Amino acid sequence: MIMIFSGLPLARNHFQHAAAVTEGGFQLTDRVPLIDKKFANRVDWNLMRTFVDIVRAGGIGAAARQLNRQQPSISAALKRLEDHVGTTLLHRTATGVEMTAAGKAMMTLCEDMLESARMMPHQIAQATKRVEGFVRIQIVSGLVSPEFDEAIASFHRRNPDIHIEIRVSPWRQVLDALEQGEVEIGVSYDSSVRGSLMYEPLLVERQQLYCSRSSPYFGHRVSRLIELKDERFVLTGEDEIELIRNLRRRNRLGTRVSGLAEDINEAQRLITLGVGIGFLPVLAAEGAVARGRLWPLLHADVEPSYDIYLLARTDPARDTATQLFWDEVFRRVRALRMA
Amino acid sequence: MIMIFSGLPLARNHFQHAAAVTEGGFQLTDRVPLIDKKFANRVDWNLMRTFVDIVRAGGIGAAARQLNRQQPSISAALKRLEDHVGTTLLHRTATGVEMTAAGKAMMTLCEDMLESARMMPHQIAQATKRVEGFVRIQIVSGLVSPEFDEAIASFHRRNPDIHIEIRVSPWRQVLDALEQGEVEIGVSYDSSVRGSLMYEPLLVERQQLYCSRSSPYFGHRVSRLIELKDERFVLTGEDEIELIRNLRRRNRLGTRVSGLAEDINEAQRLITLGVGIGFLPVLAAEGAVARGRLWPLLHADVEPSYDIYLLARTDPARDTATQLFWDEVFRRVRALRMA
DNA sequence: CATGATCATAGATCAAATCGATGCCACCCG
DNA sequence: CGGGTGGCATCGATTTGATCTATGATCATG
Repeated sequence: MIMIFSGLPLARNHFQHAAAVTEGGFQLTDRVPLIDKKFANRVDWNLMRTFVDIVRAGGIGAAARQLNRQQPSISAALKRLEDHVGTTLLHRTATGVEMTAAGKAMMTLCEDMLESARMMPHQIAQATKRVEGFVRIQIVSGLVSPEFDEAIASFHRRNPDIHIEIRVSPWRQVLDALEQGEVEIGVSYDSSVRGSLMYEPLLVERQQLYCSRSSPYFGHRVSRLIELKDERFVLTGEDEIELIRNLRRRNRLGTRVSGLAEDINEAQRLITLGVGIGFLPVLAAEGAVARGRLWPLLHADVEPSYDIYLLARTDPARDTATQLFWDEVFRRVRALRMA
Repeated sequence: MIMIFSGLPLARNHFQHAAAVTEGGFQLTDRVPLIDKKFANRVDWNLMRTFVDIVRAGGIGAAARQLNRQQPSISAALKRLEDHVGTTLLHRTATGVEMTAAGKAMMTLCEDMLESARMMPHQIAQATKRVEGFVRIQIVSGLVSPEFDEAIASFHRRNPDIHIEIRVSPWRQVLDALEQGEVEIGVSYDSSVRGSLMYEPLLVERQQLYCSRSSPYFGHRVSRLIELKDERFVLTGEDEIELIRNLRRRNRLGTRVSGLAEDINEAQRLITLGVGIGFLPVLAAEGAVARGRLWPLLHADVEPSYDIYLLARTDPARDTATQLFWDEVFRRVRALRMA
């Protein structure tokens, strides 16, 4: 056991009960935290990075291979960390390691540290010189997100030399373009979760079934969708998400297709012009509804809703421009979600 | 430059050169960063702790003394860090060091890391065992803060074995008790800034001048305070803050003192009973106003307002109970301020 | 029961941070 | 102005301590 007295130990007598957890030390526990005051000043911070690597790799040996070290090296590192902390962080099993409760707590803090470390080159680049580069963004059409717009504006203000390119496409193509490296950032719906992509929920989009002013339904709510099965429909083709497709199928809507447009704005135009009824995102149609050119047929509480994500490749080595952009949007979205 | 392509235009060639540019990505170089992919994986994270120490100490030599190392050691460490980053972080002057723009960016990130590291022992204690201990809190009277209340409730839920003690006193005594180690946490106004304490703005308190139902002013607004100079006054003695005192003096209020109570609640009782008029925090008086027992004499936009702070000693080695409590309140206040 | 994982331990090795001495520069003051 | 002072950088020697190799223990799996 190692005891370190620094400063004025006795003066704090009164507080000894207040530090009960750490004080437990002197009775011979099996393992004793080396220190607790000034913990952060004495530990080797690199151990925390290693800790994350171990957990992410799922085992000590696995981590060793990824890091091009030998297994005992990592094993020893973990032990050093645990000695400093005074607790077992990972249970060693025959199949790898699993986190203890303490390990989980440690993990989130270590991940915070990693995130800070990862941001350094980018933040410094931003602080030092004007960052140049490209950010290519591919989004689904009809997207309405003031936060995202503001993020772009603010990002451009701070980094006027970064080219921003926005493409619009059906949602599947957004995902494909991302995976194939054609763009760095995506904003889209996704029906599943692709391992190669990072998903950050951006907003919840809702859709509504709209008809034009010329429709006999204008001004009326429809309670049973199936009533509309013989109506002419405007579809969004590839851009239609499963949720809507299933809803349509269940109610036999859209058997008579009178219009088709991949782009939500064009679909909206067709619906407004009375070509047929069709689904649109609520926020996208808002303006037209307010001007009395579209009418929502469903009750608000049955509007199908789904998540729209901010997307990027999981590629840990993103270029600075992309990283800064992601961070800009991320910060705003997170701050918003707090409220 | 911002480019927007609508629809699904242009094929590969456009993006090919875009890719080329991005490859070049991080080339903003008077000095070449050793690596920037995987920056976080290659740097010695301890350098970041050292960096904070240097900045906080105000110089390389100063930091060396604090850390019980030799000056060249620290100097070399800083150089290593700057080499990895690829930029000068600190300008060496004859009087110490000063941060460059990049250094400032680095500093905030490094401080984040330090904060995470500091939290580790406490978070782990919380995760592992039930934390025992004491948190003694001293606050000013008449404080209304749902966030603070919720923080206490939630804190107690998570740490049922920590004793919580709350004392009430005039604001000066809150500060004194803190500095003398009689309590760990304070909530109070302060007219200056004491170096030994940490200040986290908790809320903005406003005060109003109230009269009772029996006052001839009840139901009327007073536009010129001096009209009231002959009114009987209820004072809060030591607990009165400078702002209010000056306001009173300027308008010769309170020359006829008919009541005195250090505690806001008691002062409010006296005012309500018609002993005199007097200043009270708006939120504290809210209930009595709603029940028609008090009447605010001032227009809302001239209500004097001031900050109430969450306070603790700057002591870096707080015990776990205190640290967790501080963190609980801190998180809530910060989250709230985001919105 | 053997095989192939996993992780732990021990002693040797080697890299790198630290040290101590020295030199340079800017500033201050007599 | 010129010597002192306090700041930091540079250099080679030293020592610390993390990593490596080799080996052993334990546990899943076929």
